[in-house]
Amino acid sequence: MGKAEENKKTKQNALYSTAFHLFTTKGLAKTTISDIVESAGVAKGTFYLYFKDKYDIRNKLIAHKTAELFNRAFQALQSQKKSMGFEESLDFLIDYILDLLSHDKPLLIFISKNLSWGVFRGALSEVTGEDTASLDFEQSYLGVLMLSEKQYRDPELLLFTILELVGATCHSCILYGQPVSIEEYKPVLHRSIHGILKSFESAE
Amino acid sequence: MGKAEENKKTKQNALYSTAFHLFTTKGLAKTTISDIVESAGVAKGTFYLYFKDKYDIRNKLIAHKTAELFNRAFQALQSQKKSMGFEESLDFLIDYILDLLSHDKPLLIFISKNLSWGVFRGALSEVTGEDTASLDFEQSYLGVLMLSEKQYRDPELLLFTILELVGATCHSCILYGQPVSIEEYKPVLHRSIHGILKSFESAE
Amino acid sequence: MGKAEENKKTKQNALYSTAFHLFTTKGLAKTTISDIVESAGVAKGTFYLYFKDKYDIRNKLIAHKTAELFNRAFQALQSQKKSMGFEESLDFLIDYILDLLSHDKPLLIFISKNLSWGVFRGALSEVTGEDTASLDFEQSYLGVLMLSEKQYRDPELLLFTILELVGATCHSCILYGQPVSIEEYKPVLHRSIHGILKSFESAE
Amino acid sequence: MGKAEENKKTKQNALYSTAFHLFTTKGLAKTTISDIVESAGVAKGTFYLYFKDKYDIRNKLIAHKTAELFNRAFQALQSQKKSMGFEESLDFLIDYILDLLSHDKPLLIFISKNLSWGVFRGALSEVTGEDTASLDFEQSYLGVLMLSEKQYRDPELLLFTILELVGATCHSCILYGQPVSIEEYKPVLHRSIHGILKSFESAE
DNA sequence: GATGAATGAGCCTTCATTCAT
DNA sequence: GATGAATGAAGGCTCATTCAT
Repeated sequence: MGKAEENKKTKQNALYSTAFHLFTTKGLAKTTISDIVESAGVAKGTFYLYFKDKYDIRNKLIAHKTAELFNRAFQALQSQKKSMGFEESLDFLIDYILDLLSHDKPLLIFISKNLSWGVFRGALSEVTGEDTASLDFEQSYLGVLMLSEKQYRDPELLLFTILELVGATCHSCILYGQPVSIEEYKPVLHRSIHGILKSFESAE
Repeated sequence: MGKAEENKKTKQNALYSTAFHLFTTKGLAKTTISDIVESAGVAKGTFYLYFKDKYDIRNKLIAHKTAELFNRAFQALQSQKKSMGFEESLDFLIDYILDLLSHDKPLLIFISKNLSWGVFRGALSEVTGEDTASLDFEQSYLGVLMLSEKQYRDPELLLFTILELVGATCHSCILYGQPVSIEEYKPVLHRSIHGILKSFESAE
Repeated sequence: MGKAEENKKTKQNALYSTAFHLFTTKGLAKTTISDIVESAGVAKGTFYLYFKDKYDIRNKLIAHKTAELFNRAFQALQSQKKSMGFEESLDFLIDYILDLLSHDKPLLIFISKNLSWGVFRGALSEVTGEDTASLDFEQSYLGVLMLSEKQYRDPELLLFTILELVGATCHSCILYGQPVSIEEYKPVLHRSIHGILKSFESAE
Repeated sequence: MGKAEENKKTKQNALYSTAFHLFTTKGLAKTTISDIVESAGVAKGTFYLYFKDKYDIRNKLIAHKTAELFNRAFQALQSQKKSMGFEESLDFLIDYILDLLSHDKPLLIFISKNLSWGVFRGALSEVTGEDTASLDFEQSYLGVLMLSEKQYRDPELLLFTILELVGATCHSCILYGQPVSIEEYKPVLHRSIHGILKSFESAE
């Protein structure tokens, strides 16, 4: 990589990280492009060299951050020594993600405000497309699912139901401690998820 | 009510309804106060007679619309002829609300984008405070809960868990039909909720 | 007229006259809206209360200034004591306009850079429409034409030919003194026009 | 010419032709240097190797295009078999140029928006200076003039008067069809010019 | 209370120009 | 000579807010 090329990446990364910081601190609406470039230490015009507008850089950040989060969780699962069954693996993943998010509230705010099932799928595949080394989330999920001795109907709806429940409740508990803290809520959440799993079990 | 008093209410209501229409049509960020007053047919200064700014009128609208929604559901439940048990009542309420929302997507967008457990509680109590005729949601919920023969732990967490699940999933299914339509998802949702309920049952 | 109404007209006129001054001094391209409002002593937003952009105010100025110029010439003609025939009237009008323009080069630049037969007709009718007291140029021209004992073919093309010739040549002579001064060129121009008139005479 | 030299000329010509295309398509004001270099397929910095700015390349284009137009007309006149008198030659030249321009409206717009007697003389001499092969317009004109049996006063003013009339009227007729099409106007124009010629005839 | 003209801070965006490679 | 990333001044425009009427 030439010197110019390197410098280019540096500026881009500076924009990414300051934009993320500002979005999570002041919020998207109150963050201006002037803010971003000033913090990043580049000229205003430079921003427009790489991004169309504020929303463009936000979308690219969402895709990146979300994929990163899930990949870290799966990698942690795989590096576990002891072998776990399906429900145990699921609990592990959820706890792992909840822990990461509860220690990184800005990330939680940023992701959850902008995440829906649609962009979630889009985000992951987009990033996967760009970065071939990235983990295939779909495959990982199905891999974990097959650990189970039980059969489940509609695996996609099961995933959807769990993800939305986890996303919505943890948002409230972590950020606002409402109605209880995430630590208090965790056991309730796990029990709830097991209840949901049971409702998805198909008669053998 | 004097004529002046009446005129005052008229202007205020015009502002409320046009603001709601514009927020749900163009979005909060792209709606300006100029837009609102122009559509409402009042002068710019008049807006500031009743509201502090754009966010003030939005918050008041959320409170109003949310309370209205739940009250309509409970009233519908009460006007049911046949007597229903707890789980049946819950299913009824959820279906009723989902039906209302799936026929009023703007309302769904508006409410769900701005709703959290915190503002939900706040919203209801605030409106209750202003409008004494409004139904006490907490009481209604506990009333329904007592219909059950079973005992449940942590009734508040149970409500929270169910509300968040319903809110998050219906948002995705109704608005984007992702991953399936709301009609396809409904039975799954009910089964999931029953699974959750089971996980909250306390041994007697 | 209320105080507010009066103030409003004052601001608008300040914008018109400073815009005209700047357009004729620095040129349209190099005049910014900031320049205009600064010179006019009003806030930037005020400009946008009355005009869409730079080109809007320019178009309105052209219409106004052009109509004014022709009306002044015709009024001068009408206030002449001695009765004049057609060719004499035409010479009078042309000399009158040329004199006005040669003493007001900014106006000449402004009008001639932006004038074409199309906008000329449009400009006049537009202004006439707004200001019913304004003189009807078409009628005036035909009135003058009828003074003549001779018959002319295609009166509109005759007018067009003369106007374009006068416009183009006086532009060059007055502004650049090229190839000769307007005073030197005037007799040549009149002779040329009489030559053109002859070419339009219809038999009998 | 060396390979480097050739490459240099290639780039310059690419800049010329894309600039002309863009100026005539989008207009001078809306054409940016970025547009030009992008279409020309050269780097931004390269532009500044050959031209000072946008106006520099425009001026050079005007000179080039105008000289080319007149030279083509005179060459066409010279290659005519039959010998023509002065007025006939003049009619031929005018018709030839009008035909070229009415089939190349972009060129007409470009030239007429930027042409005046001053730059006309300048343009021709400048190009003549650079390109010794170019025809001497002044000589050509006088050559044609001498064909005439009649004597004319002020040959330069005669040329000026005719050129301005033709330029101004054809601009309106060709581009806007106002007040009539160029085909309808042509006979009127020729008659007018003959009228002008008559007014320039000097008593023998 | 109601009005709406006026404000002006501050945003987004463009683009001519430079200069290290 | 050629490049094109980086610059940052400068322009266009919006819009929440005020205040004299």
